Amino acid sequence: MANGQAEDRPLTRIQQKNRQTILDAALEVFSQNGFRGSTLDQIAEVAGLSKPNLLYYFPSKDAIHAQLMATLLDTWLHPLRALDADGDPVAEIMAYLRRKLELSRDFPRESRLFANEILQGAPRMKAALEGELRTLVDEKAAVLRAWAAAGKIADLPPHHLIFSIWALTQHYADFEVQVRAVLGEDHDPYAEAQGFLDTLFRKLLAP
Amino acid sequence: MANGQAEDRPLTRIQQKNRQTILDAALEVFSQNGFRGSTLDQIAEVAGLSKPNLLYYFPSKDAIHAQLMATLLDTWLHPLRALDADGDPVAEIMAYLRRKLELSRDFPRESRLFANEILQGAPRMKAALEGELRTLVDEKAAVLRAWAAAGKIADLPPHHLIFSIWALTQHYADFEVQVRAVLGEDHDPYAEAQGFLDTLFRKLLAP
DNA sequence: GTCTATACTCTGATAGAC
DNA sequence: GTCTATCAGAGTATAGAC
Repeated sequence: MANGQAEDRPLTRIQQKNRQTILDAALEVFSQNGFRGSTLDQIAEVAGLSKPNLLYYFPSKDAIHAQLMATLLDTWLHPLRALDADGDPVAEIMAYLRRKLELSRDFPRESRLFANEILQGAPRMKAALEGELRTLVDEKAAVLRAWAAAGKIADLPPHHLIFSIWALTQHYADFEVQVRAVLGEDHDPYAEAQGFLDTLFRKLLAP
Repeated sequence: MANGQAEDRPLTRIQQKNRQTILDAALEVFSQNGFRGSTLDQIAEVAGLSKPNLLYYFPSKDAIHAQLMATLLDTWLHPLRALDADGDPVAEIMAYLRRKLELSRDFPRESRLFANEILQGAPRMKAALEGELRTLVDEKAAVLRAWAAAGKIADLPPHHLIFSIWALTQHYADFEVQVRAVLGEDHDPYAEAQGFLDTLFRKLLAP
């Protein structure tokens, strides 16, 4: 083994800090250029480290990206996991919508990293999409279906209802350049989106 | 000048056919990997031509991409241009929605090429977004605002209403891998989306 | 018009001094 | 732990034979 982190010894504080710096720089670069379009030189420059030093902390470009992917899916699914079958139907869905929009606003780079991966055919995440993601969505879709059957919300195809929340919230992060180009300077896209999407889903969900 | 197409002489039929073959292959490759992530080797292989032969028809990788971008924006804006201020408000918006969804279904590669460009910060299209696109959207937003003022449709922020149509329809092309992973084999995403989005916008637009 | 060969640059990764 | 130097391979583009 050429370096410390490949062994089981715990990382020193400086190692942890540098690994975090690298991952943050990699998030910046990968989220804008995709995996193939990004270079170690770019990541090294953003991180303020030399290229060989990057490869002291991670064995390869692939390993850096894999580490980002591993934490990404969890971050991404967390808001949906929190949807509570025992809560008030409309309130639960509206809360999920709000959490997703906040995720777009506060973590746009993560959103774009995810979008890049999916756009490119999800080569490093397909298994997780067909496994973990699908299982979770099916589970929550069943909850939505039960709420509709009980007359608590409108009767809509639950999977597409979930897709619509994803599409509408992630759009503001992934297409941010376009949104800002169209709206100009004097707008607060996320504040406006919150009001608009609130109205949209209240109308949509009304039985 | 090293080759014919840089001069003003009209292209021969074989030249036009080869240029089209190359552009189609480039669309396939660029839409999946982005500009930096794509290579001339990949495009040449998909096109069934040698790499130097590619560069006989186009002066550079950049030129191929630029040609695709030039036609893309027009294709992309066409459905919105067709929104008629003198037509029936709800019918016009629903027709626009349908045209956009058909565009996603029939031209998913174009949708992903566009998404890649925007995700990467629109380095080759920013001017067009702030110019041509913004002008068109502002014009149609005024139409929507007038319809709302006349009580023909619900009073909603027109720009965000347009964004929602973009987000919801393009999602099915750009995130197709995820949609299929979640839905599994026994679904027709676009057929279902058409019904769902139809319901969604009828509810939303009702005054 | 199309191909082979090749020039030159960029990129991921390693060696080895300090 | 971090750096300079460097290698091997991939990538864009060109030269020149046919």
